[in-house]
Order: sequence, then structure tokens, then C-alpha cells
Amino acid sequence: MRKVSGRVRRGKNGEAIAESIRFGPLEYWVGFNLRMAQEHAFEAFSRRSQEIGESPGRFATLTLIARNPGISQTELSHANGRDKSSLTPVVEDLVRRGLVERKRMREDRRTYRLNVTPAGKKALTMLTRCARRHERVLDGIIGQRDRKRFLQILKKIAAEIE
Amino acid sequence: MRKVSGRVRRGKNGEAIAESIRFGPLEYWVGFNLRMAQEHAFEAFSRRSQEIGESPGRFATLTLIARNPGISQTELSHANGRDKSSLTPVVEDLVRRGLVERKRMREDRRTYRLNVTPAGKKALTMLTRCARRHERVLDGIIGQRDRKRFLQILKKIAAEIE
DNA sequence: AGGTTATAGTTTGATATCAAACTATGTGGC
DNA sequence: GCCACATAGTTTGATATCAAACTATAACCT
Repeated sequence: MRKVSGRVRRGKNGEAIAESIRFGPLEYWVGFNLRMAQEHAFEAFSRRSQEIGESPGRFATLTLIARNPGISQTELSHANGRDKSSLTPVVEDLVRRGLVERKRMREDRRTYRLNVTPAGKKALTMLTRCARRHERVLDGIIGQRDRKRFLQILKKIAAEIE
Repeated sequence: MRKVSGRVRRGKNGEAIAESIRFGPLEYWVGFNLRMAQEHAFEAFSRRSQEIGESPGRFATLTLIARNPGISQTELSHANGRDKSSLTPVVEDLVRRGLVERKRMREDRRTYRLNVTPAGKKALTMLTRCARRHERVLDGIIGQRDRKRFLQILKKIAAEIE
């Protein structure tokens, strides 16, 4: 867990003087707080998924393939918000471990079709359980009353910012 | 700008059939949408700060040093939510470019004190202007009514998740 | 004082990511 | 058919990050 920010300065006799950090405008700026929230949340999910021996990044990838059988790598990279070149080693790994199957399309031999194998479905089930626990924690923090609106705003930001 | 997700599949006669991606549970999960919002927002800020020739990551760093004169690298790394080792090259760069000054503490010769130089203040002013424009865009998307609550929730997530 | 333990910062090795260059394939104009 | 252009995926080079090992100082205990 990340330590919470706090300064300790020593006085003349070496006694600890706790000071807190001044965040200035960062305090009330959305950009900074969005980053902090995301990074802390991601880290928490990361720990959770490590418990079941999966990388946290695999979750969205597997879900998207499972929900969109035959999806291509480029489509997947857009859906997941990553560059297609980042996907190459990820897909390689998933295929190597037998979680995803990859076939050339007949009609267009540049394109691959991705599908989740039975083993992949199993891994996804585990990851989904893990993600549900994570979501429940987040829900607890956000509160039932604000959750829907909060989610709407997040979607709006992703969709509308240039 | 990142393309929006959408699939195009070819029919028998080669006509384009647009399909949209199914996100399954990702659709309504906070974790995924938090990540997407943060990444899109960061990318937008990144473009903005490139226009003035600064890295987006420098903004929080410079602000925190300016607001906490004499802060140490470890304190800074906690405040900024980064590992102290990540800070080494960043501080090096800021010092090399004359934006930050770094002095050994007398009382504890392991520790450095960081301070922003006049040149650093100037760079920070530019970056702050840039960040303000970015914030205004975000404010427009979020809406004045929900902004405060939204910010509160982001802070709560960062603070409370394990 | 001397040895043990803690702390500040750096170095190193691993990972994830992007962007640009590249390869192979496909499409369209003529 | 051929040539220009577009597209799917890979490779390569750069950057940012973390975690663990390391160096140097400092604090603590007896």
C-alpha cells in the first residue's frame, strides 16, 4: 500500500514535527485527482488479481474477446484503449497459455479472429469474481446514491474530451 | 486522438456492416471506466502541454516543489504517488534544465531539499495556464452542479481503497 | 564508542506502453 | 493487369514506471 503523504521535519532537538504537504491547485483539480483515484484503484485490483496469478490487464482483454467472438486485434485495441502494437505481446501470451485462439480470416488474410478457449473462459470466470469483489469495495466507497451519476460522468469524460 | 471503438465486418458482397463492440460487465464497472476516463483526460493534457514543450508529468512535480519549498525527494514521491526511484531521473532533468535547485541538508546529509528556481516558476506559470484550460474543458464536461461531488468521490477513492 | 537498524536517494532489471517504420495483404483507378 | 494507396499486425526504439538491491548516512541501544 502506498504511504500517505506527510512530511516530518526535525526541530532543533531532533523532535519530529509532522507537516502536511500543500497541494495548491492540485487539491481541487479534477485531472490530478482522477489520476490519483485511478492509480490507487488499479493498484488495489492489481493486488487482487495477483492473488489468482493473473495480470490485471488481462481482464479487460479477455472480457472483450469473450463478449465479441472473432474480434480482430485492431478492434480489440480500440475497444481497450491501447495501441495495437501493445496488444501483440499480450495476445501472444494469451495464445501461448491456451486461453485465446487466433485464426486467420479467410476473406482477409491480414486479419486475425480472436476467440476465448474453454480454458480462457475458466480464467475469465476467476478474474470476473475478482473484479466483482473489487467493484463491491469501490461501490462501498462511492455510495449507492452517487454511483450511477459518477459512472455517467466517467463515461462522458472518456467520450467527450477531444 | 484515439479512435472510438466500432467494428466493421464485411458481408458476402463486401459491403461494410458496422457493429459495435459489446463491453459486457465492463460497461457498468467503475474500475474500467475510471481507467478510460483518466487515460483520455491525461492524453488530452499531454497534447496541451506538448504545445508548450513540457512533459505533462512535470506539472504536478513542479507544483508540489513550489508549494512545499525544501521538500525532500521521498516526501515528493509520496505526495505525487510515485516510487522514489521514478523521481531520480525526473529531478535530474529539472535540475539540469535549471528549473529546480537541489541542496543537501545540513542536519541530514542523506536528504536533499528541492526548490523551484525563477526559471522553474516561469515554466510552472505556463504549465498552470495550460492546466487551467484543461480543467475548464473537464468542468464543461462534468457540469458545475456535479463537479464538487465528483471531486469528493475521486479523493475518497484514492484515500480509502486499501 | 560500537554494532544494529532505519532512512534518503540511486542503480538495476523487468514490465507496459506508445509512435513510427516495416511487412504482407487487400482495394480501387486506369 | 499494374500501380498507388489503405489496412492488419509486427518490430523497433523511446519513455515511464515499479520493486528490489545497493550506498551513504543517521539514529538508537547497550
